[in-house]
Amino acid sequence: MTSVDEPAQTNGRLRDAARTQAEILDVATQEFARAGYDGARVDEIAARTRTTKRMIYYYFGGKEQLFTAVLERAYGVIREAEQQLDVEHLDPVAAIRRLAELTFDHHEQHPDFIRLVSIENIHGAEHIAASAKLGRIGSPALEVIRRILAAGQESGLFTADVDAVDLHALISSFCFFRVANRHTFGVLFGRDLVDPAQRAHYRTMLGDMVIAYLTAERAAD
Amino acid sequence: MTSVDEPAQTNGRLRDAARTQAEILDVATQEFARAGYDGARVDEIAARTRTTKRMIYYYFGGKEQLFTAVLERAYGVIREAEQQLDVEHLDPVAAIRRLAELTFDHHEQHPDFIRLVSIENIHGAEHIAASAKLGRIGSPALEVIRRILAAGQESGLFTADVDAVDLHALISSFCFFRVANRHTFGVLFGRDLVDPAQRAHYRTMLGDMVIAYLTAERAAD
DNA sequence: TAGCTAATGTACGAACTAGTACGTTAGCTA
DNA sequence: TAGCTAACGTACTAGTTCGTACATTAGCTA
Repeated sequence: MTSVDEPAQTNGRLRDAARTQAEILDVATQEFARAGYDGARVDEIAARTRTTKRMIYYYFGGKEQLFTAVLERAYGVIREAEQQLDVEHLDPVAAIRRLAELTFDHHEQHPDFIRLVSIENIHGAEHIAASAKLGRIGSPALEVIRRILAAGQESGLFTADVDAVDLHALISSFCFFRVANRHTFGVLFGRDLVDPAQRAHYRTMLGDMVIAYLTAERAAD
Repeated sequence: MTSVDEPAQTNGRLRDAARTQAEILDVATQEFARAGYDGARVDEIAARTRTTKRMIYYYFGGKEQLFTAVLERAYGVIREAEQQLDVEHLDPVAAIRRLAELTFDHHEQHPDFIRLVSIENIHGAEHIAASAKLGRIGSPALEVIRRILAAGQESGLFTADVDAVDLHALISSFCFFRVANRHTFGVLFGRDLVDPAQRAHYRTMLGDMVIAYLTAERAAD
């Protein structure tokens, strides 16, 4: 982290539109994730930036658009990470397990993103619905799942008729819940789902669950 | 619904502390679930009640305590419903499937509760942590799971060493995710997880997943 | 039925908060 | 290097929002 006291010089320039915007987005991401949309304070975001509130309105237009920009960038980061997925050289069972593990790691490493998604759902997903960048964007992981499932079904390892979107939802559910509901679950059940000592346990549990589901004998519909 | 125009007479009395408090809690539950803690407006809650804002402060003390009271009542309703669980007359496999299905139904039927839990997690579960009624309260469903698991493991139907709290988390994950993230998931993947036409499909999927996990051959740790 | 208190209503204030009007300057370009 | 404009800062406002001081009364009880 760079000190905030010294003049705004990171690139040797005092004025740098790109840097200012990025810095606003960084701080806004933290603030929205911390307090929710309505709990977040524009003044607080500005104060924790090397620029002023004026610039937030200059570059983003308002609180609502700033939140949308934060979501767009957050989803962009996730997309990029998912595009690095490299599991298709493995056999289908190992590939799915690996993909589930990477999804697990990924959720754990981005709690702010999880919080933003929770917050956006409280608001009916109105921001991403209105965003040109985010409407029906899908997920790169989904394509990977689709291909692995096809291979697994082809080879007879997986029982037929498991849909890629459904499997994605199933894997995401556990990863998301563990991080998103960590606090209430911890208070109610006295167990921290994100306890590092339990990490390997839950990671294995997720993989076991997914593989068991995909490879179980299933009665015909 | 009773009309709000007529004088506040539901029990033949104009003044009824219990009724006034219950009405405030009803409306507050809706308002907090709708807009989140910070998005909720005390004036709005008062306006949609047959009483005034003064009464909210008279009975609950403030917005924060009102939210805590809303959570306490919401968790109470859930507890009561879970105490009605009657699945232990079934064999372990059928019992767990039935329990998963009831959990599924239950989440679907209480979207406001799901939203309140999401909101409380955004705020680090500080309200339920401070509540005398809710600290480490657990869940009646957990005891049921514990007993079914024991029976299933005893009879050899279930592979050993699945913890009740973990299984509860696994089942809840999917049920919770489906309702809580309905909006963002719908926009991103073009699929409504709470679409009534898909209900039976997802309900079965959850049961299949849980049973597959519990009955799969598992390598020793 | 007199009197008391829990229950209720009205009106207001202090603090906060998103957003803006207006003025200034860094640094590129001709 | 003169001038122009994107980038930036200051100071303020209008509206909102939680909370409360003060006044009133329903309805129980002695």
